[in-house]
This record gives sequence, structure tokens and C-alpha cells, in this order.
Amino acid sequence: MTRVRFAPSPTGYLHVGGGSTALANWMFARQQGGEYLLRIEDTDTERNRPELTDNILEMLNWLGLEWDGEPIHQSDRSELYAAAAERLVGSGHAYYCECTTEQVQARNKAAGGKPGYDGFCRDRGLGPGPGRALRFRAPDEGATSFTDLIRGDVSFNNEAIEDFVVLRSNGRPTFLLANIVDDADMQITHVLRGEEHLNGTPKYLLLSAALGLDYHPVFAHLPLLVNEQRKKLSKRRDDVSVADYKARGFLPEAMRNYLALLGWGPPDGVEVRPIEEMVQLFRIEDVNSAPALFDIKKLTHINSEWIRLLDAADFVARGSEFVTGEDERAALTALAPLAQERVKVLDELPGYFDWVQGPADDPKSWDKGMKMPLALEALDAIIAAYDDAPWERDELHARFIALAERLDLSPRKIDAPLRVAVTGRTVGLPLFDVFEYLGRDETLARLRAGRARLA
RNA sequence: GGCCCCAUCGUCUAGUGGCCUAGGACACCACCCUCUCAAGGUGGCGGCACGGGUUCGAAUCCCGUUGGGGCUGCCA
Repeated sequence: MTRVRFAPSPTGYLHVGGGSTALANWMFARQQGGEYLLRIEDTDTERNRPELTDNILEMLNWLGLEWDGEPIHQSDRSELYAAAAERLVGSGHAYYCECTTEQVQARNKAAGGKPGYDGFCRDRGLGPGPGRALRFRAPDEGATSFTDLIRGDVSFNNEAIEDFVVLRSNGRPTFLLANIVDDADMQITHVLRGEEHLNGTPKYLLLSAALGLDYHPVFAHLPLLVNEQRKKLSKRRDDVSVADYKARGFLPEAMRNYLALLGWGPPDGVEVRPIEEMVQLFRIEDVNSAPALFDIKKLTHINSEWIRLLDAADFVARGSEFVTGEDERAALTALAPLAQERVKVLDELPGYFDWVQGPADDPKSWDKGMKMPLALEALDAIIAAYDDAPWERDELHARFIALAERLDLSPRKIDAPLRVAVTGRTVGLPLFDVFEYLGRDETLARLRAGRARLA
């Protein structure tokens, strides 16, 4: 049975790159009818923060990427790694090293600036002890190769692989050791991870062989997600927190839809569609190997499509989280479909209802909309025309059109003064729906107030 | 520096030797629709990095160049 895993490290919140990797694993597992497991790689005790695990799990859930079984924590499995390390020592595949990072760097600098461990302790026969790390004895010749589902055959000369640390001097395993031990133990059949791990794969394979593991997973290194500078997305400089996107009003449906489109495209070209369909169509072999730029503009567009796909009640429910104030929420509920087709991201919603308590205070809009003497004329005329009007949208619209005709003006010309008088803005929801919602008294009061302010 | 990966419109992609005068989507521009803004419709702009091969035929295969990226940590 196909078994994949997503293995985040709780040294940061879930970011879109992680989301993308998780999604690929999830889709692949779903499609193959296999299992998608979660493994928390918390071997770096200095940097781990438990609340980040919560964030990761929460965001994975938000994205709808439910995992099978209970998440595994590497911090619970120290014995496994210790045993593996022991085996490496026993078979001569690893040795203890007492060099500090500074010492290694200093020697490298003296030797001409080549990075990497120089093998200083390789044959010193050191035993375990404080301050001593365990290093893997990488072969000096030969090559390590593998076939990647996305990249084809990849080969590394062992000569270029340094003696890397598998056990820190504090006794905790490094990522390299824990990773292979757990994948083998969990019987992961397909390792789908970011391209940044491509160079680590020969180490993984070497370790596996040295451990005597009869374990041969299939690899697929997914394209990196990059920013405008074509650099790997970074938590420090890029806007990548999944939680932030959620907070801004991006829908999980849209987020995973967009993520699925990075590095891959459905053969029929239909981009906006349920993830279940993506799962059917997805083919890991067809994933591109070139890095993909995370484009918020396109994400935003896809989000707007998903917003428009929501049924009205759902839209109101989700939108309400972004609208504060009882009255504003009531207006949202009443005018939902009109807002729904305008908003691209849910956090734009408050801006569409800032007229509920009274016209928004926006001098720019006022100056732009209240052009004299047109504004005065329009307001006087509409106040008169609405005085005895049945208070219903279509009727208000009809009288507005008739008025424009009588004044021999284009309707669009007299829209602005009315809109600014009532809502304070030159743009917004369809005017006559707003008038109807506000009611005769309130609307006329605002029109008169606007007129008074002009005179 | 070393090793590895990558290269189709600005961006995401379709394309797996003839269906390509290279298709779609986002963005952008114009027009239509229209009470504003959206939505929608129509049209437009725009690309196979370069050079060699292989082949009757190459965006597709091979080599090189150039360019970009990743890794090079007792982070993952």
C-alpha cells in the first residue's frame, strides 16, 4: 500500500511552501488509496516551540488535508535513533568527533576556504564523550544514484559527500538520521518533498545502506516555491504564513486549489475546480521540475471565484467573521449577493458596508463626486422625485433614470452626487439596493444633509 | 568555490518528434454591457534563452554556452 508522509518541523508556522508539499502528499495518497501520515520533526530541542505544532496542525486542518492516524513526534522516539546510531558505530560506519564548528572553519580557511568537514577525527578512534558528536563515515569513492519520479536519474559522486553529523553532542539525532530511520520504520513508500532536499538524498541512501535497511522508497522532489526575486520563499522576507492568508479572508478551497496549480496543470485546462477532481487528474510524474512563483494576484483571482461559488448563507457565515458591528452584519446578510460578486478577499468586506452607520467620512470621494452645480441640481431633483416614491429598488431606479432623462444628463453623471451623499463614497454596492435597505427616511435625510452641506 | 537541479508569453501552465501560424489562465490594454465598482462578453499585447547537432521534420531528443536556483550547519 502506498504510504506517504508530511514531516514539518515546529521551528516555524506552516507556510505556503509547506502547504504545497503537504498538499502534494495528500493528493497522491488519496489518489492511490493510500495513507497520508504526519510526522513532527522536533529533534532540534533548542528551536522547537510546541505552539507551532498546533499552528501547523490547525492550518493543515483548515486546508482540509486530514492525515491518517495520530501524528508521530520524533521527540518520542529517541531510542530508535540511539539504536540506529549504535549500529552505525558498531559496523564502523560512524565515528565520534570532538571538533567544534569554529575549529573546522578555521582549518578550512587555512586550507583554502573549502567548506565542509575535513575528516579530522575520522581515524582517531575516539569514544563517546561530552562535546563529541557522531559523524557518518561517507565513502570516498563511487557514486550514489537514484531515480526521481519528477527529475529522472540523479547521481552524486560520493567523494563530494562529507562526513556529516548524525548525532549531536547533546545526544539528539539530526534530521538526516531521524528522517531515514522513521521513513523505514513507518514504511513510507514514496518520499515527496521539496527540491531543497535533493542534495540530501544521497546521504539518506548511504545511511539506509549502512544501517542495513532493506528499504527503498520512491523519491519525488517537488518544485520550489519562489518569490519575485526567484528565491526560495522565506519566512523572514516573504508573506507566506498560511494563517495570515486565512486571517485575510482567503478561502481554504481557493488556497489549496491554487497550490495544486503550482508546478502542475490539469490536462483539460480547467483551473478552478474542487480538489477531489484534482486528485483524480493529478499525476506526480507530470509535475514540473522548475521552480514556481507564488503569485498572490492569481491566488486572489481564484479566491474571488470560490467566493462567488459559495451559496448565500455560507457566504454570510464566512463573511460575518470579517464584519464587526451588528448593523453592518445585518446589512451584509440583506445585501449578500451584491457584495459576494464584488469581493475578492473577505477582508475587503468591511469596506463595502462602511455606510451603514452613516455616510463614510471620505473627503476625496466628496470632492470627486460633488461637482457643482451638477451635484446641487441632482440632489434637489432626486429628493423631489423620491418624496412620494414607493420605497422599492426598481421604482427608485426607474425614477432615477427618468430624472436623468428630464435633466438631459447621462445617468452615470448623476450617480456620484447621490452615492456620495448617502454612502460617502463614489464606489460601492448598487445604489438603489442600498437606498431600499436604508429606507425612505434615512435615505432622504442623508440626501438632504448632503444637499445642505453643499449650499 | 564545489556538487546538484532547472530553463515555453511578465507570471502559472498545455505541449512528450509532424495536429504548433505554440493553446489556456492570471495580470495588463481596448471595446461592449452598465446607477458607481465589480461580474460577464469580445478583441488585443506577449513566449519556445542562445549555439551546435540527430532527423524528411524539433518547443519536444543529444551536446555545449549563458542565465537562474538549491545545497554545501552539531537547522530541517
